[in-house]
Amino acid sequence: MATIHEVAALAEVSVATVSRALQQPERVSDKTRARVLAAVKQTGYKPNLMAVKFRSGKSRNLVVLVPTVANLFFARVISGMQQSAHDKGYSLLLCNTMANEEMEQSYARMVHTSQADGLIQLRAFNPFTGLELAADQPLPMVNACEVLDRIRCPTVLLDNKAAAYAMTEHLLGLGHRRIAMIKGPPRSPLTRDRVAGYKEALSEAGVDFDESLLSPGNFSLASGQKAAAELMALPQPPTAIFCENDEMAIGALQQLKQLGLRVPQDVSVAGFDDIAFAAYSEPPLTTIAQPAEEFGSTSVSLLIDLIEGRLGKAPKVILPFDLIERASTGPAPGHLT
Amino acid sequence: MATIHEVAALAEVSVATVSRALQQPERVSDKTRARVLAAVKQTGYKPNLMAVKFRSGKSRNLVVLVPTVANLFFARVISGMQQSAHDKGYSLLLCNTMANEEMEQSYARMVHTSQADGLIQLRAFNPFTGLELAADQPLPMVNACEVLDRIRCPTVLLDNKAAAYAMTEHLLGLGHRRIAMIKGPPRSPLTRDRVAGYKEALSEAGVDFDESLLSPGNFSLASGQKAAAELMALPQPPTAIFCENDEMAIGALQQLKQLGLRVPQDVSVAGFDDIAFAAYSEPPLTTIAQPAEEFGSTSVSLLIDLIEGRLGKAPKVILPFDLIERASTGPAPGHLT
DNA sequence: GTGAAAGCGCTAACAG
DNA sequence: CTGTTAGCGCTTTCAC
Repeated sequence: MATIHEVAALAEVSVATVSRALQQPERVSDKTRARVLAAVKQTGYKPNLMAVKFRSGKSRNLVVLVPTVANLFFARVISGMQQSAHDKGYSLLLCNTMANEEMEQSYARMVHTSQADGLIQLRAFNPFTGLELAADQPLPMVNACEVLDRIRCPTVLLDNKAAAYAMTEHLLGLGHRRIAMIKGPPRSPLTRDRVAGYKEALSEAGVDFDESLLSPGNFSLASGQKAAAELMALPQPPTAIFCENDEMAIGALQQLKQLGLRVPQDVSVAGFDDIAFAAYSEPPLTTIAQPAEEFGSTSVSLLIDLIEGRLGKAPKVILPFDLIERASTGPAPGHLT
Repeated sequence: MATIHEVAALAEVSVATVSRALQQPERVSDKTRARVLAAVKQTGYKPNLMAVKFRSGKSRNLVVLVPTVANLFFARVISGMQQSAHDKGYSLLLCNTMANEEMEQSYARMVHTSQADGLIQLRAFNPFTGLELAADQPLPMVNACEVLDRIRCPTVLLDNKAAAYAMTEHLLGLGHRRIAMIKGPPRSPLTRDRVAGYKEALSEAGVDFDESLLSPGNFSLASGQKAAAELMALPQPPTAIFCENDEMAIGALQQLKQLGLRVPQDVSVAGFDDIAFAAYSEPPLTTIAQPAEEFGSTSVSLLIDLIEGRLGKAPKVILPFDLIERASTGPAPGHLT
């Protein structure tokens, strides 16, 4: 691999001139520049960006901590990140954490060892926990999608409470009174906010909240199926099931089919995220659409602004949602519309 | 950020000793090591890995070119890569290429600018095309999943021909004679191999090949739906549809439902990949399971072996498939089993 | 407009 | 066992 020295030797100039000819062409005479460029071409010189990064102290790498890439919502988020990062000259170091804290911490360490300039965390956990550091200065981190509550770092999130409120209201409007919710993991702020929106809508409609209609899930198809089975085995089963993501809703749909129940005639089902499969389930799923790619691009933008010192105090960006009505929700049994 | 010099000063030793105490502890006296470690702790010293990488000439980064992360099969492949790379001390630089050649070339350049040691390409395109280089020496690249034909680099693939043959045979065994295939993009070696397996099975069963039963798709849900509509509009529609991935199969299922056709009583449908949704479609999908994570881990292993010079001539690893029978395929109409 | 030289943080000879 | 020194490839003063 040719170095700048070989180019300099061939062009009969100093290495400084080669560097300048490449970085600030206007600061070099036309003639010299031409000679340098010719030498670059002849030697096939490619600057060693590792050396550049080392010297500049900027890696232009961003670590991305994603709970699981095998989730279509996150996949879209990553897609948005990648696009935005590439446009801005940054690369993404991807870590599929499987919600493993050690793994997250291991990757967070890359920021402290100068391998990355910052980090985006898509989960409600501070990966810098335990890595003793200057607690005074802001961490080069952006939290998105599923966010930590009390951390002073830029955040990109949905108004989950409002979204859950909207969906619950939609179901109430169809005459449903026993509305179950298949939740995400306990202690997740995301779940907490959505449950809050659900309860608020219920309460405003004068419907009593029933703890037994709150079923735990883990965002997988299987967990949705299992939760649906348990809900329908209740003495007073729900007439509508609101799931915290589309995967669980699709799992629930299959369970209902197995139980011989029709959707939406017997039970309505709603999801969250609007993944591609939501429009292709049987029946197509009513869900909350999230601007997934925008989550990605916004968090990358914020992180780069933060790194490059263009950010004042940690902003909190709220992205819009959209309730998509499809065929999986309908009037409650016996309800006249 | 503390440097090795500050640690050396505090411990009252040379920087070389600090480096040794950290890298080869046995080559330093217990007493000195203890002093160094104490100084490391006190200063909060973290080695600048950018400097290390620069000096060693090894980035320990691998570029991954994936056509789209928003595809559950690829997501699983990436997951396998990540795990394997992390275990071996490498990081993944992810690029969601959207099959954009310029994007792929732009990332491939990272290998030549010392930002990455090698590259894994999941598509049948050589990203080093056009980047003039020492054509004699092997490229630090591994090709997996959808692979290039005549390139002398390590390859990980499925025996696509055999898999398609197996599925076609399965359908033939159920009495189907008009078996359609929803393909991937034209000119894809992957599609070519699968079509070959399909044709061979047909031919061995004495069934004439009908060009009109070969419908083009692009691996998306929508393309499967569209292709199914076209196939069923044929003068002699198929009684079975074999799709090149599960997404297209699920799209086809929806179209058949809309046409009022029952699966599998009227039409059988088969997929490929065995993504999580395949078991949750209505009806659950018969498909070919691929060891996706293994594709990822194997390609990372091969690439690292190649980079570290442990690989002889470019191996070709064939991974096994498994035909999963579910409810979407059944006896051809009028066929006695 | 160009060159000489210093230095980013680290490791690896080579001495001692 | 430890210190001195050189240098990885590049950019950036500071002179000229």
